[in-house]
Amino acid sequence: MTEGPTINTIARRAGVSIASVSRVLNGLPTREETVRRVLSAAEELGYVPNSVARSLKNRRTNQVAFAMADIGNPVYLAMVREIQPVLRAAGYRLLLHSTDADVADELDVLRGLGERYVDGLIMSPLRVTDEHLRALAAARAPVVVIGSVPEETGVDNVRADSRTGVRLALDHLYGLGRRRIAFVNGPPDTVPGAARAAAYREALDALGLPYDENLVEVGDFYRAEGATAVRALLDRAADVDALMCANDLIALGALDVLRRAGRRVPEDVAVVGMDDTYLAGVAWPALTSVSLGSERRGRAAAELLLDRLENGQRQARVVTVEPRLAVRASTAGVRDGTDDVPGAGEGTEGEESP
Amino acid sequence: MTEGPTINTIARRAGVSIASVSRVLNGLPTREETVRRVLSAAEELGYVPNSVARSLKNRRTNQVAFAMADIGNPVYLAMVREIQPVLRAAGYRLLLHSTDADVADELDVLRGLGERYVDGLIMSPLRVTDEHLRALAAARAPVVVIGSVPEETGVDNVRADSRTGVRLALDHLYGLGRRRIAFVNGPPDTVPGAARAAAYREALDALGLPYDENLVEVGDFYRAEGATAVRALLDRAADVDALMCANDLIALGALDVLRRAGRRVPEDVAVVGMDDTYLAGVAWPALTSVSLGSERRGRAAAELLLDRLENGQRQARVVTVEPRLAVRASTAGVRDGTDDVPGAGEGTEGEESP
DNA sequence: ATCCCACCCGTAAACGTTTACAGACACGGT
DNA sequence: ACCGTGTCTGTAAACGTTTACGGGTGGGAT
Repeated sequence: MTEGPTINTIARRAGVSIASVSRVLNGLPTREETVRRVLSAAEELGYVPNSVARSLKNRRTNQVAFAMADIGNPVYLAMVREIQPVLRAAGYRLLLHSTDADVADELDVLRGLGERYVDGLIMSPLRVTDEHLRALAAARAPVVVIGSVPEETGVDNVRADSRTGVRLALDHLYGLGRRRIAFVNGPPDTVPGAARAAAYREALDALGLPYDENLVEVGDFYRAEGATAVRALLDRAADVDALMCANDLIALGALDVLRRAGRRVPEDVAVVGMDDTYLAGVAWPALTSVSLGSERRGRAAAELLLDRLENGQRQARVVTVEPRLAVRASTAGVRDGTDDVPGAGEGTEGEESP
Repeated sequence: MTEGPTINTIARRAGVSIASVSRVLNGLPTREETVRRVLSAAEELGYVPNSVARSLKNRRTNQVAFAMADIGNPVYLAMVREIQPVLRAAGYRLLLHSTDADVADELDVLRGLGERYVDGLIMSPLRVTDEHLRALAAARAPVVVIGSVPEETGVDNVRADSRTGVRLALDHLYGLGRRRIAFVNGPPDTVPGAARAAAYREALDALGLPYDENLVEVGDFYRAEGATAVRALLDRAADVDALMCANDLIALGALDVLRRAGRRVPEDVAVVGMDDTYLAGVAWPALTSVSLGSERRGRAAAELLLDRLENGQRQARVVTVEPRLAVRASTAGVRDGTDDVPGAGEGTEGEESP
């Protein structure tokens, strides 16, 4: 932990100027002899360039941040797992911010861009307030938002398509003969909550099914709240034959409650989750789930950001990822849960640890 | 995205020197009047200090990195979730490295410390080679290793206690009357693989049970490999009445296979996982699992590192975290899976996303 | 009036790089 | 012998901070 060698140390040892050292280390044309001297001096001293000094001069840090509510959520996790390798391949390090969906925290992150500790930011806010939009407009570095943001904001934007997603699920359930399809949502003041609620109504309309508010329950995007909501739902509308859950965690809670209530899945009640996280494959019965393409969204966001970092003046772009329905035992009546790997071939599954 | 104001801009606008600006912004004693002028100039200009320049001068970045094999693994995830808030509270940002357990990558990270882009590193290598030890000794910044490393290395070290952990599990199974307790391990050349293999033998000895190599299967720390291993095991030793799995992912694979094979869990075969990740609560039946305290280890590592950052010359410390057994349906015959929340009260469960 | 001291503040150097610029030198052509 | 050209390298400034040092000012004590 002694003070490391700098370009100066090398220059002295090699008997050249620091400019020459820098040139050699950056591969600029230099006389053979000088190159040798510098390289061997650097080698002997175990020189490693100081990235902070380099960043100061170059005005780029080769760091990018990803800000999301909570990395414990499998959706964000899936994104990180895609974002990381893309950035890494391009020579960027990844910084993580967990904001707990706290608006003030998110704004802090945005303002923090002024500190220039990263070259860009990928952010996936649960709620998008006016303050967010203002902060985005004032951001001192390129930002890519995962989640819908008005076009005028002029920010690169990666979107899911809950509308089509919910539609896929309801069509599927309808095709299975289900007519009392309930909807268990998270907070409707969140971006995904609002989108999915609207999508549910629309899909019912399209199928010619009536909207019955007894079939709608609002909770939060967690397992425990999902369970609570489904309990209430069963009390209120005993004849439900299908549950559309606004994410996989809610669906997991639903499975627990249904099991306890003695309802068979899928025979009595079919269950569909959303996000198609790897939890869908772990659950039993394995969960049919609408993939909103977290992996693809993560990758797209990373690529948009990289592109923007090379071409700052480009017009803002909006990428929308197509949803897919992954059918598994919780609706299909297949015997067990290993038929389809969740994440739709985008590679999940964890590795071990000490 | 215009070039932001610097301390110079403020100095000019406030009619003072940059030294005064710096002093004011750092809260050093300054005349009332000057303070006002500087602050209001800074305010008007929307000044944000450049953290790169500051880092260069101060020789600290307020960043810390965490390097692990794969953040998709629930164990590392649990660690990140604990590490992040601890660091954040101390004013550090968190940088993530996924190394895929690649030794070369891990060494790169260690050497990269010379670039000074972080003040310290928490690292959880799956394998610890001699090269690791050399690189650790030569590291240019404080490192905390999660996973066992020889004392002489002189590195802060947080350890799990697989030995006691496996012992707890086997005692539990023995107490339930199980005598044909198989062991499904991951690669024995990894730190946890080796430790758990040894622990299994020891625990058998202590219980007076014979070591039967037909009851031992080696695969990898994933679900699919766990499944394969258990299939082989059932073929070879049809009379197993309990499975000790070296981690939760293996155990999930085991549950699948047992279900397909028509073996009831826990009546016919009891299953114990390891790490007590939140997957244990998602599985059905809910998985009894040995907690090796990923959360506590993560927190301990973060605290050790912070302490070391304040007190560089302190003697290296070793922290060992006590294992705990979380008993659930896969051994206890409890009817459903929501009795005990995994992570032993250390707070898991994800949140939702767009 | 002189001296001293306290208090503020500005100048300048430093952190470790990159890079514009110009000087030194060799060489070939006239 | 001179000039031009080209190649290589060193000097110095710059990136945006922090901070040691010393100078200026004003007030109180003598």
